[in-house]
Amino acid sequence: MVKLRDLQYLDAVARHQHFGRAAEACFVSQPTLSGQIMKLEEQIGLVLIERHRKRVMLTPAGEALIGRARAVLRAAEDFEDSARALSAPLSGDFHLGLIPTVAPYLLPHIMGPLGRDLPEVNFYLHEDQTHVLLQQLDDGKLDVVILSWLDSIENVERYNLYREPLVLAAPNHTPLAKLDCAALSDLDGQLVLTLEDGHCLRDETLDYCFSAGAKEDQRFQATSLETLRYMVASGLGITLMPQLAVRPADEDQGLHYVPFGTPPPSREICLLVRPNYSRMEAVRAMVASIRGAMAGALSEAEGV
Amino acid sequence: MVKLRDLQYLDAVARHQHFGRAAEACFVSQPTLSGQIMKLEEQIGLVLIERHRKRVMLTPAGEALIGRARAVLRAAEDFEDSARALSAPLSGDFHLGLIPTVAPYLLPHIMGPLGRDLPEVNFYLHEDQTHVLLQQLDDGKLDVVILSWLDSIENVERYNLYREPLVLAAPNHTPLAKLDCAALSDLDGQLVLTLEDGHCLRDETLDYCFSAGAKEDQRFQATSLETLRYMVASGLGITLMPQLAVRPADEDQGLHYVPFGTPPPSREICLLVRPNYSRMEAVRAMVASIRGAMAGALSEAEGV
DNA sequence: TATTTCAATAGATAATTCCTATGGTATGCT
DNA sequence: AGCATACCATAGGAATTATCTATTGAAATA
Repeated sequence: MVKLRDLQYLDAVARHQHFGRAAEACFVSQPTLSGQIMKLEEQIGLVLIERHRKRVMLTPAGEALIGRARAVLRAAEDFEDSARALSAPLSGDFHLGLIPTVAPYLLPHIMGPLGRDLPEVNFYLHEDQTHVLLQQLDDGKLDVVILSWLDSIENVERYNLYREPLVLAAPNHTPLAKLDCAALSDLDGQLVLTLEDGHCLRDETLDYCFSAGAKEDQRFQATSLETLRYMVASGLGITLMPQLAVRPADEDQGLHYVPFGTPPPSREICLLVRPNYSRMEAVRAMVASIRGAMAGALSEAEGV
Repeated sequence: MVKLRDLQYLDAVARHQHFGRAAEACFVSQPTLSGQIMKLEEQIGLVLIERHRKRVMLTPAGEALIGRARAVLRAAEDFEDSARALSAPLSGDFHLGLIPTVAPYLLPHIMGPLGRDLPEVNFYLHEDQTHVLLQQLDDGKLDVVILSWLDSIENVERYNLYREPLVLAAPNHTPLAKLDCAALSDLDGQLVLTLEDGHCLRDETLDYCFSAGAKEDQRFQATSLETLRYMVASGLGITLMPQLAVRPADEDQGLHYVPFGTPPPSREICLLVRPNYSRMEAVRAMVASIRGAMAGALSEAEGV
């Protein structure tokens, strides 16, 4: 039977397209890796790697097998993760992915409680857009993802963390900024500024505003909520802000936030893991910790 | 990282609940297996096996991990199968499962062509009921399953082989046996004999006959189509026979077969494999071979 | 108490993996 | 051309690991 070691070597060569660097990545010498790869090729009776001077690459047979080789490695890691989770459920490394419109506003609230409730866990934070995070979750590069729920997401286990209202952000001098409480009809005819394509908040914002008869200003698209704030403050148009991103201090910068009447537009922020993920005990602890932290944080924010 | 060898040993111990027999099954000595298991336990920091005098069994941690260990082994086998399939697509061992109401009537038609079209393949034949076959397919014990399609089956790749009409089987002396061509209405009030519970043909037969107003004779249930034939021949009632099981010679035994008018009741015999099964080239060759064989066989049978 | 059963231990052997040093062959530069 | 470079393959020996046989030890059984 093939050895896991061999499959790791194969994976490394496929990844680096270079025997020397692959060997380095595996912490073995180049001849060792070369030899084992050759032995593997001999064992299964197939040449897996095309050796060229300038770079090595997989043969068609290699391409056909690399996915299955990685599946074996994934399964083995899964076994080891499970074992670790059993012997020390609330410890180890966690790679946590968050979308850009959540990360900077949520993390300050939860990193403290998470560090307190799961002191033996090391959190590695990754920020990217929804589709990238979901891919990485599926690939096993991420353990946990926090994002705004979309009905199109499938094949994940979902834990709702909190429902976050969206708030109207308008330039100070406009009539909208004078409202105590905004309604859908107030948006009719307004020019909406949003994030660039790929952000789920963009879609959520446009969905709501279009339904009110607002139009998008397609000349400007922000790359982050922070730049979007400046664009609104400079009087170019309005936008919707997630509750947690509301900063009362922006008032001085020419930006006013107006909550919507009930029911406000909102998004469901949730935590996702792969089905059958091996470290559910730690995940449940994370969910509990975050929910606890956010129960306080959101009601405070609403009070402002 | 854990070694596949260790996981094989663990699997063997879990399976045999006995170190000595597990070692034998792995073709190693008992101390070797004991030692490796202990090393594995030490490596992952968990006791996996409860050593009792009378029998050994898994600890809760072992129970939690054995499934993932087997998943790793399955993935590794999958890799090796794929490799074999690439180097010699149409060779190797195939474990083929068939339901009892198909196997004895289909195999005579297809074993010849299969042996001719895939001369390098060794076929191992397994006969069992649908739910057992599907479980074994999923477990990797079977490579290919041939059965009568049910809409409730999922998570498989399906290839229709042929649609097999069901034929009315009635005792010679009854008025039904005089018909050239049966209709649904002819079954009204008849007493139907069927196979015992668990056979899909039982459900298909009862579905059709009940819709015609027939009733089941629950006093007798046959364990095979052959015993069912005798029960009908002895005049206890009628039944539906798959076309391929029809034997004109039974006429002498007091059994008459009457085809139904169009559209006749029928079942779809299909071949199933796991999604992403590694040896699809051989499977496609099998499907082509069987379809070729059955195209002839069924039209002949209908002519009778 | 004697016997049986079965996993663990000890010590030796075999197999394997790995390392360093070196070789061979394209590629690229002058 | 000719030299230098990059890089994978080969060789031979060292270290690690898996495995074996023989034996021990501890519980269950008679």
